[in-house]
This record gives sequence, structure tokens and C-alpha cells, in this order.
Amino acid sequence: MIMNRNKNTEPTIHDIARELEISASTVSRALNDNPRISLKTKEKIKVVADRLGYRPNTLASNLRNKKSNTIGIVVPLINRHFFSSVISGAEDVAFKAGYNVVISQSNDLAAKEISIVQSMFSNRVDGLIISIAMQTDTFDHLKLFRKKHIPLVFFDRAVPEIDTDKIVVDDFAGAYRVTQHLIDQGYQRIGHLAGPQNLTTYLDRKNGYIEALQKNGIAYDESLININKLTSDDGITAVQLLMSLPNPPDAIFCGNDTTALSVMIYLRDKGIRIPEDVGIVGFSNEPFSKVVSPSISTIAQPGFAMGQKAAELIIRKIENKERTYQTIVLPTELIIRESSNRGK
Amino acid sequence: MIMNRNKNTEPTIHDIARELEISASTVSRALNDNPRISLKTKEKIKVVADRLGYRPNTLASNLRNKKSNTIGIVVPLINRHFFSSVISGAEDVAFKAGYNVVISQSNDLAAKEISIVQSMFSNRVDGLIISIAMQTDTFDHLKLFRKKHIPLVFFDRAVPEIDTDKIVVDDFAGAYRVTQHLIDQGYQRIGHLAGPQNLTTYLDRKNGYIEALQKNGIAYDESLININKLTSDDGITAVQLLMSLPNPPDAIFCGNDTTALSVMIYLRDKGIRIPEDVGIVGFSNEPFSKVVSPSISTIAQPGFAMGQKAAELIIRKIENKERTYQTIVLPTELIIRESSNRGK
DNA sequence: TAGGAATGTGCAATCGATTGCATTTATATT
DNA sequence: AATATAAATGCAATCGATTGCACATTCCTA
Repeated sequence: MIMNRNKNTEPTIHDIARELEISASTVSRALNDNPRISLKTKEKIKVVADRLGYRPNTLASNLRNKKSNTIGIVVPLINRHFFSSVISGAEDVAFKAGYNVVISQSNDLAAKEISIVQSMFSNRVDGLIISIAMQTDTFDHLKLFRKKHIPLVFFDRAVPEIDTDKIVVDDFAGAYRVTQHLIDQGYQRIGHLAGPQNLTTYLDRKNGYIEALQKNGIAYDESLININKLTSDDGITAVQLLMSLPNPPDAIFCGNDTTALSVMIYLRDKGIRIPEDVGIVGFSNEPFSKVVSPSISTIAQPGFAMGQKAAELIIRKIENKERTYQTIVLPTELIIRESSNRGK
Repeated sequence: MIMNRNKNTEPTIHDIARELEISASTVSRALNDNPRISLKTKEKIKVVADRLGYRPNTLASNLRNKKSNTIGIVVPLINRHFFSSVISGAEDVAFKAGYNVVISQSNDLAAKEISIVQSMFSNRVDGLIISIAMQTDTFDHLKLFRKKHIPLVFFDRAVPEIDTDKIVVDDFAGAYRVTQHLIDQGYQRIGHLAGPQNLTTYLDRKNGYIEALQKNGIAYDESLININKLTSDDGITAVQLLMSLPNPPDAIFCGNDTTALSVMIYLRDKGIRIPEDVGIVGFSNEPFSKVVSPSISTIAQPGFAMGQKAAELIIRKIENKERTYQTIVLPTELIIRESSNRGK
């Protein structure tokens, strides 16, 4: 009699096989509902599996199948509304399709991003969904995925030089719409706080802004554009600068809601009325933008939907091995609130 | 000559071994910096490994070591500030310690939670960090982890009947402090919007509130307590009820910031001044609570720190096999802002 | 220079599930 | 009853890394 009923050990298909005096192959096939196994045998096996509290060891299965059923997601910061929404959407779709989701945050640091991506590769994720760090400017770690034909999907912040699937929002159109809206409200000199221009996201926003000005026959004034990292403090520094110009702006299109808020607070403290004296628009529709006072006009980015789309796309790639890449541009929505609404 | 340089295949230790005409064991040991391997051999091996672009296959290693280097985290909803903060903190610590983090959300549904937890077990996570779903009322899926001696850490919402590590905030003390603060500010009739009482979190808050009243010799009035699910709408319904009492409250301690905000907006619309006429305090320190106007006094829950602690704790358990369980109660912080500050 | 310790490598089994191919068993056909 | 065919199951290798034990080599020391 072969003895192997170790105590601290999880039951395996071999334990089930031994119990029933059949082979492990049969057990494996039965549990995977393989038609080659008779119904009768399948049932016997399932009974024993239940009794032993058998749970398949996914690690073993993954190794054998060279598939981890895992999707990696890398974001700059988990703890940020937009990104956690994307993650939430992606997890939703992935879970339903039987995939696990491993998540890491780059903290916007290139070095950490590289380390994460390599680790995910070693863990043999089946696909990678990523929004790159602000700081990242070399892309070998990502090209690795392309080279090995592991599906790679960029969202929000994509790398132009890597040809793969991308899901972005229409930053250009969003910014254009914001600017047009400000013009429609009668603002004449519109400033812009722009983010790092190595990210297409922010570049596109700036370009949309410029385009809208030009289409409306407004001279585009370089001095009204302030490029920074869009932190709360950056917003204050920038607005100080803009307002001290000989000819200061009467509206500011801020690259995100965070700066929109800090700008607004700064102006309020200076006794400048919003939207009467200066109009403000942000970007991203952070939850707070709706509830501050005055509420902040902004552009809604469909984070949850983006995550869903990204997961759907990568799963299709994983399972079908499609070779064509697409860039999905999700529409944005201009939400007009108090901070830019003069009622015109 | 043995041929095996398949094209689409990742290099393995065997490829390195073949190249150098040594055994795979030596390669494995060299790459793990085993002292039994000579420096000279190690260096040769590292050179070849680099040249081939070798990346260890973590799946194989995990299978052999019966360890996945992965920590599972289950939250009700990823896309919520408190939870994403916890995740962020946990990822931070886990990554530094060489662990991956897989995340799933229960959507507050018991069935999904069970399914997630079982799947994580099959994936052989080394430990599980979880905040249970509002709906969950059976715990076999979690007891499984205890039975198998897989580290389990509850955070925020813990299950009293399962003896394991827990990290919670001191809801009782937080609520007590809120109430004392309102009393100190001269409020006389303090109402409370409480959450579902099957969660200790909300139960403790209510008890802290009651205790503070009693310690201050204030009669505790059942009619001033409204139990609901703490959604925005619930807040409005509740405040309508409270304010229509013959003897309405002059302050309301809301079970979370969401209701605090909706209550505040409702009162403002009725021309009731905050904090002069009615004082308001929330709970959780949601980002918006600081930026709305008036800003909302609240209790800060250290989400990020909680995540860090949870990860630290579970890693200690994973690596040391400690058998003693602890409940860590993190202190809360009362943040006094405009909504309850009469300047007393 | 033999004996023994110290050092460096290799063999082969193992982790648990999967699967191509072979083999056995049951059923059908003439 | 004998053969052909279909159905059910088993064997053994595989996925890639790890490791106890055995074997080989080098180095000392008496």
C-alpha cells in the first residue's frame, strides 16, 4: 500500500486518484469536464473531491499551461480617484472572465515602474495594462512585452513610439471644448496650466486649448501658459505668476482639478470673485469638484469605463491572439458648473 | 549536440546550463547566490544569463516552494477613497518586501466575496487582507484560511467570531471625541446618523456617542438617533426627520462625510446657518470634506497607514509563522473645521 | 604521499496539473 | 464468434526551478 496521506498537505488530484484507485490523468480530465471521461466516473470523482476539500492548485496548472490567468495593472498612484476607478472597472471585467488582477503603483517614478514591469514579466502575467509614470522616458521595459508578444494596453498616458493597443480620452477635444466654453462665456484672456509635455495627455490638452483660441481668432499668448507638474502647490505658484502679469488672464483652464481648486482658493483669498472676475475650469471631474464652492467646471473622464474597455481589449488579445492594434478614444464630457458659469 | 534553442521560448536555467555545459542545479544555485558555488562559476553564469535575457520563471519557483509571494486584498469597492488608500499603503509595503498584491472587490456582495476568496486560495496567496462585505453573514470561506494556517488579516470591518489579526480604527473613541467636541462648542441637543448596526464599526460609533453624552450628564434621546445606510439620500431623509421634531437638534454627528455633506446642503437651503445654528461633524475625512464650504469637521481614519500596518503584519506572519493574534487599534484624529467651530 | 577535510558540481526526485499517445474495455457489425 | 469500432482510462513526459544526497576535485597536514 502506497502511503501518502500527509497531514499538513493540501489534497491533490493524486490523492483523489489513489482513493478511487484510478489514475491522476482521469481525475484531471474529470475535473475539467473532459468528454473523454464517463459521466459515472466524473461523478465519483467529484464526490471524493468534495469530501477531501480539494481545491485545484492554480500554480501548478499555470506552470503547465504557461498561462497565469493574471492581468497586471500599473498606475502612478492607486489612491487617486481616476486610477482607482480604472482599476475598479478592469477588475470587474477581469474577474468575470476568470482573470486575477495584480496591481502596483509606480508613484510616478521611472525606476519603480521598471522594477514593477520586470517583476510582472517574471510572474508571467498574461497581459499588462499600464498608465506610465510622469517621469518615465525610456521604454525598454515595455518594449520587452511587445517583443515577447505579451499583450500590452496603455490607458490614459500612452507611449507614442510603442505600437500597441491604447485607450485614451480625447484630451484634445476636451480641452478644445473647455476653451470654447470659456470664450462663449465672454472671457477674453484665457490662461492655461499645462502638465509635463512629454505626456501626450497634457500636450494634447495644450494643443486643444491653442487650437480653440486660434479658431476663434484669438492671439495665442505664450506667457499665459504655465507648464508644471500640476500639484496643488504648482497651481498656486502658477496663478501668482499669471496674475502678476501686466495683462493678467480673466480665465484659467487648469490641467487638472487639483490645480483648479488651489487656484480658486488663492484667488478667493485675494478677493477675486469666481466666476465674475475670473473663470476657472479643471480637468478630470474629481469627486470634490462637484461639492466645493463654487463648484468647478471640468471634463469628465470615464475612468471606470476605461478600465472595463482596457480589460476587455486585453482579454481579447490574450485569448484570440489578434495582431492588429487599435487606439480607442473615449469621448469626454464637459461639465459646466459654477466656476465658469456667468450665465451666458 | 543537444538541440533545444526553440525560438518562441523563454530561456530557462537549462538553456544557460547547456550553453556552459554544466548542470541546471549549479545554475539555479548560482543565480540564488548559493555559497556552495564558486565565484568564478557564478560570474560565468551571470554573463550568459544576461546575454540570453534570462528572467526566472516565478511560477515554477512558486510551485516548487509552495509559496506565491502574493498577498490577496479584498475590499468592498476599490474605487473608494478609504479603500484605495488602504490598498495603496499595503502595496507600498508589500512591494518593498518582494510581494505581489492581487486585488478584488466584493461590491459588498457576499456571493462575490466567497468566490473571490476561494479563487485566491486556489491561487495559493500567502496571506489575505480583507474588509468584509456589508452583506456577508457566513464565514466559512474565511475560516478556511484559518484552518489551513494561511495568514488572514481583517481591516476596518472585522469578524468578531474569527480569531485572527485585526486592524481597526478606534471608532468608539473617535465618536466619543466628536461628541465631546460638539458639547464643548456649546451644542445642547446632538443628533446622530448611524450606519448599519451589524457592522461593529457603526455600532461602536453610536456607542461612543451615547457614552459621551452620558459622561456629560446629557440625557440620551432615542429620537435623535437615525439608523440608515448613510448614503447621500439617507442623509437628507434623516435630517428632514430630525429637524421636524418638536425639539430639533442643534448639532448632528453624521456617520460619514457623505451624509454630513448632504445634511449640510439641505440645511443651507433651508436658510439654517452652519455652524452658528446647527453644528455638523462627519466621519472618515474624505478628500472633499476639507474643500467644501463650510469645510466639514470629521474624524481622520488613517487608511494608508492601515494598509501599511496590515501588510507589515501579514508579512511577519507569513515569514515567521507567529501564532499569536493581535488586534491593532489605530487612533483616529478629530479634525475640527468650520462646520462645527463656533470658536469656543 | 596517503588520509581526510573542504570545496565544488551533478543526479534525480519533487512541486501538482496537463496531455499525446498507447492501451484496455465495451459495444456494434457481419 | 470473430473482427471492427468506439469509448474509457492509464502511462509517462512535461512545465521550470529547487534541493538532499552523492560524487568528484582540490587542498592540507602529518
